[in-house]
Amino acid sequence: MKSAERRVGDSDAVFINEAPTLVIAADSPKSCAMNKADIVDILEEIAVLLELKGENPFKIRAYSSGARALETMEDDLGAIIDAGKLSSMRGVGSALVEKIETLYATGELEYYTKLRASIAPGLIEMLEIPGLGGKKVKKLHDALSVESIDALKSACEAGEVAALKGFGKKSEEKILSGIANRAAYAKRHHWWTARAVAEPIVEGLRALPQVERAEAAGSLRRLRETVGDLDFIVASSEPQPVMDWFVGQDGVVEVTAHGVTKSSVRFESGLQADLRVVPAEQFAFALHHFTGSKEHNVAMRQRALGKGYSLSEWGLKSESESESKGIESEKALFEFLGLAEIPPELREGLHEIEAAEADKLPKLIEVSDIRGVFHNHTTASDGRATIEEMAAAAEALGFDYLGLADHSKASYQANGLNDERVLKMADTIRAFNESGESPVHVFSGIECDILPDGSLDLEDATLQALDYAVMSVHSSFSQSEEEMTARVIRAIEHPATMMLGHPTGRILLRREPYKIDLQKVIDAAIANRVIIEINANPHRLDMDWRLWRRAAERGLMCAINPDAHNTESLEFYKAGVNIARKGWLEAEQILNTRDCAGVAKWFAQRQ
DNA sequence: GCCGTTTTCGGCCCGACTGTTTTCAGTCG
Repeated sequence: MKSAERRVGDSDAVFINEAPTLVIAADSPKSCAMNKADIVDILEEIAVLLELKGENPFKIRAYSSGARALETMEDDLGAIIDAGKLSSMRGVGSALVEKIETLYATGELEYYTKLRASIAPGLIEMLEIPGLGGKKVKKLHDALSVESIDALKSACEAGEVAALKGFGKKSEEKILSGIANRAAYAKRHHWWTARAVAEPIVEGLRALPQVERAEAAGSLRRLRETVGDLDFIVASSEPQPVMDWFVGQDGVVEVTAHGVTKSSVRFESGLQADLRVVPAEQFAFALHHFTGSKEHNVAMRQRALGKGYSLSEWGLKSESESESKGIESEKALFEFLGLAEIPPELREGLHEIEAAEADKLPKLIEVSDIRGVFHNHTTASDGRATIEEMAAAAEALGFDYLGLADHSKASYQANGLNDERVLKMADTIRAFNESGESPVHVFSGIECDILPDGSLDLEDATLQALDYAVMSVHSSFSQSEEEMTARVIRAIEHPATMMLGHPTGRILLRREPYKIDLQKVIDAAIANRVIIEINANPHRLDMDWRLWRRAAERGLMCAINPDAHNTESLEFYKAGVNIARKGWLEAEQILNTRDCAGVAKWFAQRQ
């Protein structure tokens, strides 16, 4: 159990920082000084701080499990507190009730403040070094008085750590390399690049004669926009050669574990990969467990318990039996629990189990549903390929049509087009279509800048001469939330606006979203029949999947837009399909699933 | 710190792996 900080290294928690600015509904009509998520973080941090203090491990666990109980609670926290029902929650006793209620009402907690002040922040940072947990950090602090990573590094270099009881030369070396690689190890990786590493590994595993089944699990399988590390699950009765192959792969720079059932390696990029080999009869359980998410697994275990079974990565056992139920596949596992099979990308603990129980899971969009894509660039602005080359690439992908939307003039750095050039480009595209040289129909569009005041970068007459227009923000990112929201809504209300491009401007792992009230933006888009794109560039994936389910239910239309600047990146539309799937979207909610005539009709009539 | 109820202290999830041990502690998931 580690802290909120530590959780950043865990599989998924980091997304807390990467999600767009959301308007979080107050937990209660009553005064709420701190919301549930922040309280959960504090309880988890208390657990780590206690660990560093050398407290009773069970007390530490009590804070962790209290945090987890709160996190997975579905009811409104304020309502539970008002009803005096907090103490009836499993894992929350009188001490935690008092602390949670104090935090909720005042946003402060003296116990926490004092605890935090009593521990050097450097000690918490040390927990990020692989192999160091609370006990070892405490020992290092007690014995060597180190209070920072720099001091720890010096102590290692002086050989003081190896001399400590319980540590040795190898521990010292491991700490030093952990410090050296800390930044790379902490890093998450875009799904697209992680998949490129994972695919050949899965293929390599499957090609081994000892391997019966092999799958990638974890956040990669759940199609998260970024991935912490790779998890592979293999079914085999002869694990050793599989392990040996895994740790001996090309590109492995470090083997951090090499056991009979589990091995871990690290690649040059810092990406870590774990392999677990299990007997065939455990495969479905292990695959399900290590696919996660944690929240999904918690809910699944609860459901199993309700039916008298305990579910784990090892199997599904009733209290009376010592043997696990024989379950061949995840599908069979879900069926046994009375559920329709839940696709991995929906396993986020967002009520997918209730939907599966009621047989109301969505019929998710498939890559093969996509007939074409919008919002792509050519050499007219900052793209690398011509109209002809882009159309040929679209044809190779099996598309019926292609939307080209180069930048407008305010994007000076991107060689944006002024009105005259836009109209000329539209003529060129018309001539291209009429030439009959490509079976792919090209729609002429524009990615028009939304200027800081919400006006558009091109003349109305210019916009009207095109098939469609995508409006995007490319400047003045630091406006206040009110300004940015008003700016984008003004653009949405313009009659020429057909689509809104990358609505938060985020660059995953690099740039935070700009401040904007997306709920208001979504409302305006629905009211004005404006499509919001899923910008399918693997570094953007914007609008975020967390917002799509509810927005689409309310009538928001989606377009999957690769924002391709060369022929290869047209393929990004597949990453966009992933995000649409994570957002519970079905084919009819996505413009790209329509045929050419259907798209033309939408552009003309918005229906 | 939580839980149970053989109602008030004694147990609390666990398996794999590593490194430092010589039978185990700490970390990780």
